[in-house]
Amino acid sequence: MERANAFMPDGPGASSSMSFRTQQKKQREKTSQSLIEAALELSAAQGYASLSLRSVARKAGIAPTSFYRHFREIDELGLAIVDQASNVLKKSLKQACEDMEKTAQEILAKESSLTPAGLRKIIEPFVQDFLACMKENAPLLRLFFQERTGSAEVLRNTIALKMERLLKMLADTLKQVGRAAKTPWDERRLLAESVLLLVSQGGMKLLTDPDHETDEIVDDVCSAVIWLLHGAAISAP
Amino acid sequence: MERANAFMPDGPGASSSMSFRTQQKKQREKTSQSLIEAALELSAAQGYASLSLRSVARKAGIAPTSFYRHFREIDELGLAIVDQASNVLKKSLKQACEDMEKTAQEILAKESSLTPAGLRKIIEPFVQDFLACMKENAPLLRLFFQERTGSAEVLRNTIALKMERLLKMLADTLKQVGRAAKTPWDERRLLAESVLLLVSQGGMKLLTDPDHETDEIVDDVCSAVIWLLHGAAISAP
DNA sequence: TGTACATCAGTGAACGCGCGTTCACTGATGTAC
DNA sequence: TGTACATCAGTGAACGCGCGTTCACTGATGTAC
Repeated sequence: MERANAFMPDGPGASSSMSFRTQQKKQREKTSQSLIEAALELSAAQGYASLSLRSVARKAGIAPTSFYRHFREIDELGLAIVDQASNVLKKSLKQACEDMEKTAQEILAKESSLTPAGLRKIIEPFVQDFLACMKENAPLLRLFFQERTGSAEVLRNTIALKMERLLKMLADTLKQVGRAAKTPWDERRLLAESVLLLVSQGGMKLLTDPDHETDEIVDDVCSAVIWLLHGAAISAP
Repeated sequence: MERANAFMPDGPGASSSMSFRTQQKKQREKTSQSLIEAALELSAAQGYASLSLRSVARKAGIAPTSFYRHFREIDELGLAIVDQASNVLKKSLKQACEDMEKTAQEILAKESSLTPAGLRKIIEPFVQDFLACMKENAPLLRLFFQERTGSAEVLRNTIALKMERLLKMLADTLKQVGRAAKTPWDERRLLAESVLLLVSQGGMKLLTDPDHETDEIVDDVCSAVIWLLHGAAISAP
């Protein structure tokens, strides 16, 4: 391992176009990110709980002691990962929700209510997008959903908080889909929670089991979510 | 820590009523079980992944080297725990399934089909029994459901296998509940998987979050499961 | 009856290793005077 | 212009610790001759 020289400009002119402090800040961020990526690689293989400061630093190519320039301890790195994961999820879910609302309005303009077939037109893209997002960000989201019930309390709490925000977004969208509009808030929330549980579980199966076809999982999750939404719509008071 | 003397009879006459080999076997099993219990205590607090052979042996009151008289390595102990967990689950689920089938037949003798209210009469005891079982065997079942997607591959595979057996049982019962009888096997299986996911997630919430009321969780899980079954029954071909 | 050997759960000493953390250091740069 | 000091990401040596594993051992009992 050659000694890192963080302050050599990347190319000619780099140092002249940026103040040293700016360059230094950028380098710091770059190293932080490489620590995060190292942690993700390792936790994908051995699990978050068996991460060690030294193994992460080693994989990131810095000295163990340098770790402290970026994070106070391993769990602070964990929190940074959870943060990134929730941002990715939030962005993806927001887009999916907007799409769902648009499709729902289009269908409801033509028909008076949503048939299961109509529901499928709304739900299938949602499930596909969600699973695609999980596949694209596999280690990130695997950690997020895995540690939701993991042993590190700090992570658990933060993940619960982030999930709550996502849940609210999804619940607001479900208001517009099917007859859920009539249901009280608590019920919409529960519905959103169940939906999120089903799709995230499908995603985890996708990331963990290599012998399952993606299309198969999409179909299964779609079916289950549609059953749920349909059943809830009909049971509404 | 006093030195263990495993071969002293527990009380007067114990040695005379049992052959030495039998006594030795019993003692061996007792120590194995105390290793299991130690592992459960520790993993409830710090998670399975951070168990160590030495910490488990220490908690069980034996020398680290004695661990090898019972298990080849930590994961073999993990497998023993998974085995116990799946036995407990199987027993509880079997009873719950029988109860559900009985109730379903009683209702169907009076009415031609299952209303949501009828479904609730069937499902609520099931959910209550399942959650009660999780509460009674908290560390055991928490480990089981947690490590279902954990980082130890051996455990993951074994848990998946055990779950498959439970799933089949539940799927066979769902055949008798609602119109699921008409649905093909794959769909019944998916339904069972979703139901199990919902109740086990409810159970995990019960064991992890101390600020949730049991009744509240029972209600929520019941609602979600009923939506799902109702929706599936109606969507059946 | 004794004697030699087998079985088997449990033991303590010892090993080498990776861990988290501390410490005083480097060296490139900025800044105040 | 020089000089003294500040900032800050990264460093290597060193620490004490818990870990998994090996080894030869114990001591109660069974068994074959």
